[in-house]
Amino acid sequence: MAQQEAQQRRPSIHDVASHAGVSAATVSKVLAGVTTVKPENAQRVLDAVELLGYRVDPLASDMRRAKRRIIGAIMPEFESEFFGQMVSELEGLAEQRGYTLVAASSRESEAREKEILARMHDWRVAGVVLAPVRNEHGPAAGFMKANGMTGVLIDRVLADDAFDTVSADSAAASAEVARALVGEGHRHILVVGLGQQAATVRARLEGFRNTALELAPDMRIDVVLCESDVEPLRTLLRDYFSKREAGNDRPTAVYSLFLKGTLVALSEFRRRGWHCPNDISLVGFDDAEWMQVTWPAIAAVVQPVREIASNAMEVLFRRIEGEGGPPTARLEPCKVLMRESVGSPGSVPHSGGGDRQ
Amino acid sequence: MAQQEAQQRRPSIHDVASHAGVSAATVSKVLAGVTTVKPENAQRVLDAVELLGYRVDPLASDMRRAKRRIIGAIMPEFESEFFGQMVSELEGLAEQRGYTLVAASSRESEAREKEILARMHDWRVAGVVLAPVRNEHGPAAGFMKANGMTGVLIDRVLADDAFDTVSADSAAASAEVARALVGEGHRHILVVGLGQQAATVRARLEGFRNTALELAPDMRIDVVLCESDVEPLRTLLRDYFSKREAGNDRPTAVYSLFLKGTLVALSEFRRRGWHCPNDISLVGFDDAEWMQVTWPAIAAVVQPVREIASNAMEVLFRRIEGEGGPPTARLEPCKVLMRESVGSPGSVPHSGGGDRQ
DNA sequence: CAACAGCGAAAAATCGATTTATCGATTACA
DNA sequence: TGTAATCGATAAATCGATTTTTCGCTGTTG
Repeated sequence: MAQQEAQQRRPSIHDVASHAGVSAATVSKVLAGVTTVKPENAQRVLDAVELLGYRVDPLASDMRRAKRRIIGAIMPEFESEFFGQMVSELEGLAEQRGYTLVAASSRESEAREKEILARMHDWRVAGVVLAPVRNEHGPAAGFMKANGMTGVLIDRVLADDAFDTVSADSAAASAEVARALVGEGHRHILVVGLGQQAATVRARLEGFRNTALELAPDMRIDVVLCESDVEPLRTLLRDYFSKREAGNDRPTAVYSLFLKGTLVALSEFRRRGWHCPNDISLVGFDDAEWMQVTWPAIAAVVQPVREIASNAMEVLFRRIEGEGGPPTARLEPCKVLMRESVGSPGSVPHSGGGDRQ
Repeated sequence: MAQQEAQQRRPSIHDVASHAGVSAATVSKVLAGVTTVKPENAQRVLDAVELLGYRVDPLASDMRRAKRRIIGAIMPEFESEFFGQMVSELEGLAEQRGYTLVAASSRESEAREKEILARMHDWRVAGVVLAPVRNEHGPAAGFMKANGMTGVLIDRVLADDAFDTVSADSAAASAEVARALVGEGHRHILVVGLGQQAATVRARLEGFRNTALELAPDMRIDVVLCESDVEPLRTLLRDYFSKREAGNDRPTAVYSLFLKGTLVALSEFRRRGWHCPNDISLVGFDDAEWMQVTWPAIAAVVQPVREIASNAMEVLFRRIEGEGGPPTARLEPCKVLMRESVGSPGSVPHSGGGDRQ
């Protein structure tokens, strides 16, 4: 008996108008803060709004404008801490500006990425924050350009000739990792990467290689790149270590260029009974909460999620408001956390190849 | 010079109509699949749609209906694998039905939860999937009821008198954990929980306690509940173990009722130099990818994310379509993965209290 | 042959706001 | 005093669809 109000229609601007004894246009103006309204009428409108519990319908409100107050966000996935935090940040920033964020996951598929983008275009979103599956030259960016959409690219990009980009400074972070590993005395390092994500991962690899070879010309760098998914990488790594172990020339450290690679490497170490950092050192690009809790804590490159998100939104809204000029390419500095998984090679004798299982 | 088409307005239904030489109403009918249109005209409409690349504006399309084809999703956070997967699943399911999912994070705040809900009400969403911060009796659910909103509650709920609920069967899973630990010979177990999330966590605790005591009446169960956040828990755990260690009566196993508790427990073990399962066994509620990669792999209760998501959407859409009847309360079975962090107590002598740091 | 039923499509109303054009009343100025 | 400018507010157009109503035409029937 207490829900008599539950089913009834929500009040519209006309209901407020008639309650206040003015026209709908006047109500709209009061709510928009236009000052050419007689104070007395303004007060009556405000009272009616209060009385009826009126709230503007954002959908109807957005009808008339070409760009609606909606921001689209497209991420390759939602399951990881990185993109989870990213969406969370973006949502907050959009909300602060009175915008609604619609987030969708491309599930690492470029085809889906484009479909989602088309749907966001249908919604006439004011702008899009796109974390491309591969890099800035994907079909989605082309679609955005062809349709005159406003957007900013983040994460797996370096620079684009049509859109602003914001990403972590992968090269600089990798250089710092190189300095640290060289400093510990490592001269044979395996780098694990995912080939598909071209731009960024290449920067991570080159940043590492350049600095490592500069500091230690005798450095030996092996690279295991996995083109497509993670599962093949597991096999690649297994084979890689099996071969080296026989020849007794396996690396003393592993630098993984992406989170799942770190997991796979760790898993392979465990299978072989190797412990960090005694048997091998490990550094991973991308931090995760669990890394400081494992035995040992895993050293990691921390991406500045908050900075990337806020700069992306900043530049996006400037474009939405019509700012011109050539596209910008921001690189945000990462932090490198050298945890216990990194030590000097051979500081403790290898625990011996603990076979499989 | 290739972007001449970029800036021009998108075609509306009237553009299609004039191109096809029919009225807008006819276009609408053809697109809606109404059969009372002359085949010839239908074809001309379809041709015009193709030619102009016309796509329905979902915002304008939704204007007329009371319930818009939008589903709201409110999660306590986006950063964890669980809620990340959940959002991903929900988004896919909504899309399948031609709905758009708008997701927002309440950031573990009931006040924010209600604000978001009010904003979703402003959007006239057709339905809401709400994972409440605390439980089904929060202010958000009250708001939904008072405003006649359609919704389904998930995760931290057991049953509600106004809304359908879908959640993991915490009690059954805890019972299974109890059986396993008792089976391994544990007779002194610490349960770590978060008090605030009343309903579910209580079910997890009771499910565990009942079964454990039933199977082993001499079982000793300690409980460390943390009311608010995670950080205090760290201190509580430290004090707990310090006290027991002195008296030499510390538990042989820990069962954490939520993910962050597992992390904190693990971290505390590490601080003390304890290893699982030799020094202490560990099982956590909620699985994570990293748990099968650590040394040792952490035993965990896996929540059926996919099932919860699809059942939640299923029941939500039934309500949206007007189905009546009393609210339902579904419990989806969990899977318990007993990994290496669980063993028999005292199977290997304790490695001695490795002090702090 | 007038009245009627049926069909297909156009015209008009609607959703809930914003924005532009219009209007009446008052004030200012020549 | 007559015309113009100003002010505040209302009516009407608009956004892009859907849905209801109306309408014209054809064919049937009494």
